[in-house]
Amino acid sequence: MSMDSVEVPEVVVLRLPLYVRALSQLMSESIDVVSSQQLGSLLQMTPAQIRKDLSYFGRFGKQGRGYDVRFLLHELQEILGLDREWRACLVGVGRLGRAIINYPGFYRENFRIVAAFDGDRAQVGNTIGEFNVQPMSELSDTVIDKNISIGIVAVPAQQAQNVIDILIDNDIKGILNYAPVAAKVPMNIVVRNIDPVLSLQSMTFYLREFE
Amino acid sequence: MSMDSVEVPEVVVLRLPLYVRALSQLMSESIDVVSSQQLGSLLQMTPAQIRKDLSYFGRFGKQGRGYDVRFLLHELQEILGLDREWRACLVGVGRLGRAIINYPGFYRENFRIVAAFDGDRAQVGNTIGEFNVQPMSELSDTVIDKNISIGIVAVPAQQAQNVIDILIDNDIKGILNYAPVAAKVPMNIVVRNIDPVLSLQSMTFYLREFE
DNA sequence: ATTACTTTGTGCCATTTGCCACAAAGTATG
DNA sequence: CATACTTTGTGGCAAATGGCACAAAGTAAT
Repeated sequence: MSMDSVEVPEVVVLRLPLYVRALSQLMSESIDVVSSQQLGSLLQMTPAQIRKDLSYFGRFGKQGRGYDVRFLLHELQEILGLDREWRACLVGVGRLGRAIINYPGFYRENFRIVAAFDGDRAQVGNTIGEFNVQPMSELSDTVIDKNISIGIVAVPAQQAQNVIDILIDNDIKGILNYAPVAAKVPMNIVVRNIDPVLSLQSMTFYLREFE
Repeated sequence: MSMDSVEVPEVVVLRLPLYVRALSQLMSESIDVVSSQQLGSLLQMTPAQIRKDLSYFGRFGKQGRGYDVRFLLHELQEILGLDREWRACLVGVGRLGRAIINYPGFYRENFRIVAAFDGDRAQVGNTIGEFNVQPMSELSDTVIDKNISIGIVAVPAQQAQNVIDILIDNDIKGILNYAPVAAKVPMNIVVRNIDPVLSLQSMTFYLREFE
């Protein structure tokens, strides 16, 4: 049975980047072979889960030995589409937006923010980092010109859905949403929410009992 | 069978803040009754899931009518421990740390950052926002003095585990981790990771096919 | 070569999670 | 008050997820 025929569960896809990160770490330490056991103890998960996850995509290991770090890393990067550059635009250049632009972590992992927009006329024209803040009216053309496929939303909650709709109208397929709203999007759009407040609010459920 | 005797699944706890947010939204719109149906369409989930989730904690609704918004909101806030103030300290006042301090979203939801630390001597003594950056050596005393229960980690990956260990040694029970590492912590510590790069890296798996 | 390890890939079962569907209980209307 | 709706709370099934445990295949050591 070909592996491609089985639908890969989303939970598995969500874990792959963890493996990529751990393998990068190992490579930087000049370790060239790793077992699912070792990887599991690094990532705090069972070896069986790692092997099962990987088995959705192929057979990458060697019995009695483990996985070749460089090889597995390359394979996973290819599977995830990380073997190329991804271009994103930022919408919203308030405090949060500026922090995102200046965050070097995206660039390091081949995600490029190549344009910044804001619906607020007062922001338009300002220079942030290396580029000018553009008005929303220019989004359409810029997305095409600069081949942008990801939109990063950093506007207040109230404007978020509207911005998301505009992004989708302009063929953006992935949205990294920093706004505290449950985005409504068609099924073929991928949304990832970044919401530290929600994280804290679920954390306190477990902290209550200590106090 | 009493409801308290059943262990509440973590997935359920993770969804409660979504309900809190939606209910707050409804309250601000002066809507005082809502059905699981309506709530579900707001949050893009099935009404049955919402009812099942709530049923872990009690019976809050009225048949034929729905839920009293103000009442359910209060109940959920109490369940999550959101009916009080939570104090947190920040470790790491680099670019990311400063953005976190200046982010008004925490304050708005009753999470107070009341101290900032940094392991880098050059940062110590600097003023950021309203307070001074303290050296790590003062963490122990400050956590007690200011009754801090949450640690926010915004240091580079390499130092993260060390910082987390120190926080735990000082009786911190919850960690909001912005560092790109899989934190190793004892079972009774609650960790929430904020990692936009991981989010993007799992997103691209689904974007590949479009290009 | 033989024996003792190590480790993968996966069949299979246990557990978790999601949700259908329905009785019970309320509301609305004539 | 009767009839037609609406909606909750939940039993119970279906689907998804996790991980045990083992055959197969490799390594290491004598």
